[in-house]
Amino acid sequence: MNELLDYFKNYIPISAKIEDNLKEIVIEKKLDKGEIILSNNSMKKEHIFVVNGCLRSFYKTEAGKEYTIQFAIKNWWIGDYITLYTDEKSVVSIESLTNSTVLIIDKTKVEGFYKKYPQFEAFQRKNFEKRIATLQKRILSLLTLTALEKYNQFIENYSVFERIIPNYQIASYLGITPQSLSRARKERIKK
Amino acid sequence: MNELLDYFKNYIPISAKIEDNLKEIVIEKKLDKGEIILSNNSMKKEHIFVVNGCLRSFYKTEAGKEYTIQFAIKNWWIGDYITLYTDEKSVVSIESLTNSTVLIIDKTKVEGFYKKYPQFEAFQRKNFEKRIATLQKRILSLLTLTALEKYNQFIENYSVFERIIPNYQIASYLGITPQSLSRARKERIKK
DNA sequence: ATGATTTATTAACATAGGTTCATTTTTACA
DNA sequence: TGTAAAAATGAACCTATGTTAATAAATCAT
Repeated sequence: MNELLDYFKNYIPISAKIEDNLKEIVIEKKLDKGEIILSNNSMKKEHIFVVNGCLRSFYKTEAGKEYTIQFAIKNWWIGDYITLYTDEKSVVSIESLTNSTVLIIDKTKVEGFYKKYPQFEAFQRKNFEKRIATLQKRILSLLTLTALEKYNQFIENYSVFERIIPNYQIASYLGITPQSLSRARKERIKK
Repeated sequence: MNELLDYFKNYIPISAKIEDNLKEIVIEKKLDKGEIILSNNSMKKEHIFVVNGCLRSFYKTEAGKEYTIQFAIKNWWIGDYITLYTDEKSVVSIESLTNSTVLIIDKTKVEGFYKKYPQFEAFQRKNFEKRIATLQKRILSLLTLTALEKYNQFIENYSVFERIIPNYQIASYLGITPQSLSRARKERIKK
């Protein structure tokens, strides 16, 4: 819980009242490695803040192929943004890649919070701007880059993840097979 | 200009004062078919509202290949969300696909507007939520779908565009070649 | 430490979609 | 309305990445 407060305090003043209010709407949860915290077909609308550990959101096709949408570590948010922000039911699952601790806040509670503390609207609007830019960049990468280029870019942008996340999961984020990632890694080493 | 007011009035009350203020910060511009309104390498940060006509934002590789990021018609917004929301310089251009009329608002003016009229923060926050869901869906499509599936989905989601936009531009949005789109279209007809 | 399980690599082959180039169809405009 | 330009299609060939299967390396649990 204090991790979330510290996180907010980096960006926005948190009064004692806000603090209390936050404590009322946040639920802490410990997750085991491999535990699914949100499964597809649910209508659960919640924001997840990572206190420690590492999680991923992913989409699984009928055929069983998995595509990672996002990874999240300490101080990151993760969620199913399609369920959260549309009326469509979830196609996404979220699992914990390690033992981890997360804070969960229900969407309606967050909305109440915006109403009560308008400064959070501005804060969130700015967050969303960054997220939109990030998503836009990923779309461009998916459109334009080869497997090798995608991997190089991933390493450059997300070096934090390189040691934590197994390569086959990175491959599933880049939209390539582990074998193809292996080829890319071999190419890289050459230089 | 009235188009923008009408657009806002669908979502949010617009007082005479807001109306006047909006008029001060908005610039109307007529564009010829083919005209570039924003070119890459610029640092111009502006939001574009389409009054009529059709525009597209796109990325052009060194090799000259073009990838369409977004199309926009009447009552849609378009912009370079990477330049707008990061400190990075633009890699994106925006061109008018038809003769068109647009309204341009500078980013700093928009930010002033949020400050002055906090109800726009909430409005924009909700817009951004929808945009995030849309971008997320596109990422999933790019990751998981074949050329044919992408085209089918495009037709389903954006039938408005089907008649307005030439196929080779649709291909550049889907990340495939016109030839490949042609193959997909042939497949479709079979059924 | 050691065997079991998971992850990564390698190789051989298959294929969707790219490339090149030619042809047809559509659109624009004089 | 006819002609030039732009867009769409088609065919032949090529290549990056997928697929399958085997092996090697790393990690985990007892």
